[in-house]
Amino acid sequence: MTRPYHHGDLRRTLLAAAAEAITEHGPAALSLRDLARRAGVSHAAPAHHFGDKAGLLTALAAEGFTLLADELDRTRATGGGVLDAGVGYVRFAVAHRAHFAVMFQPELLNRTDPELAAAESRASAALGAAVATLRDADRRGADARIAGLSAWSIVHGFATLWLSGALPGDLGDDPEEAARQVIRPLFAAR
Amino acid sequence: MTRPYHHGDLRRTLLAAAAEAITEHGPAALSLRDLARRAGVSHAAPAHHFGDKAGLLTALAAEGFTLLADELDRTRATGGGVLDAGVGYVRFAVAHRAHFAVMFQPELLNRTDPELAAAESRASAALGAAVATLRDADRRGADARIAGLSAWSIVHGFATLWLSGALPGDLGDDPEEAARQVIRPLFAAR
DNA sequence: AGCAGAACTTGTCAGTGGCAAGTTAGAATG
DNA sequence: CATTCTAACTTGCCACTGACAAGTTCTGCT
Repeated sequence: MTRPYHHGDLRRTLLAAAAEAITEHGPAALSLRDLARRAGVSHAAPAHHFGDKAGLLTALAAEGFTLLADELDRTRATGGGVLDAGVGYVRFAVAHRAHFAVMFQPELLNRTDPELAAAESRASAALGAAVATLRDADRRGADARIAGLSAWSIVHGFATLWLSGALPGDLGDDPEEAARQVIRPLFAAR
Repeated sequence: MTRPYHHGDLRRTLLAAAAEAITEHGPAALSLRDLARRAGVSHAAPAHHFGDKAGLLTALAAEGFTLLADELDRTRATGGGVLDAGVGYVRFAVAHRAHFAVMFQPELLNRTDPELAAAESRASAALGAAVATLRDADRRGADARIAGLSAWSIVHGFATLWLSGALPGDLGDDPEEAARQVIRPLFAAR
């Protein structure tokens, strides 16, 4: 018995294969035909599920925003503060670097996709909730909106730099621990 | 008289065209053949100057690091502090978004290129000098190395998010002003 | 003057994304 | 159970791309 005509779970399989390929060689090197080969289907099969390459990457990005929201909700559910949320952001980026690599590159995505927009706003809400924690803990009158953007920036920047390998090697090889140290100065009252 | 056989300034022309194309459509959509057409040369001409696509992007990244170092040196020369250096970082990213888009994507580059390494370390030194300013102003015992990474992270994160269009629209349309507000909390003694 | 090498061209190949048209399987409906 | 409808997939094709090989034209140096 060879492969059945219907794969049965092609969409998920392709997304997983894409994540793996991107993790190894970056989004630019991604080939739909290569994914199809890995999944054992014809070269045109991916188009059926995703329309085109941007469609596949958009689905991956949406999945990424959902995973990020999950991560942030989880740290909040376990009573973590902003600092923990920040570390969670970095943990997500490192654990799902393929998703992360695609989420903030609008040129690669279908910006109008409703699923992407939904996932994005879910993640945004989770981020907002984490920032609300900050506002409670530190009432010294700083604009909450700005404070949230500061937190997002430092965490996003650290994750990006870590993944790009630009950070100095003496930081060690534990991204979460390093992130905690680098992020802390933003929140520590001095 | 038609075009001379020798273009005369092809290398620079190609880099400029590449920057323009990337600014408009991102690095993924870049085509060497399209650049060649825009420059009025044959499709194989770019390979002569850059070897391959990664070579061209590497040259662009190196140019970017040099421009960044210039920018940072400039703010330092005019007596700016860390905050100004941070704003300068953002100014560079926005003014040269194509360079910036390529500089931190190792998969697209020849990591072994000596010119790239040289430009990178020049920028790194300029960044270090800016951070040294911070250490003088704020001697409350924070690890200088960590403080530098915090500053780099927040600035890099802001620039990345701004360029990706992920930041909320109510921040206004002046990236430097917005950056100053978002970065300030890291440095302001509270 | 002549020559070495740099700058560029022409030709070609395998690989890619996207489209159109066909085929198969499975699910719903009678 | 037979029919039909549609989603899931295939085959075939085209224009385009990056890379390489081999040839041509120009420039600078001796």
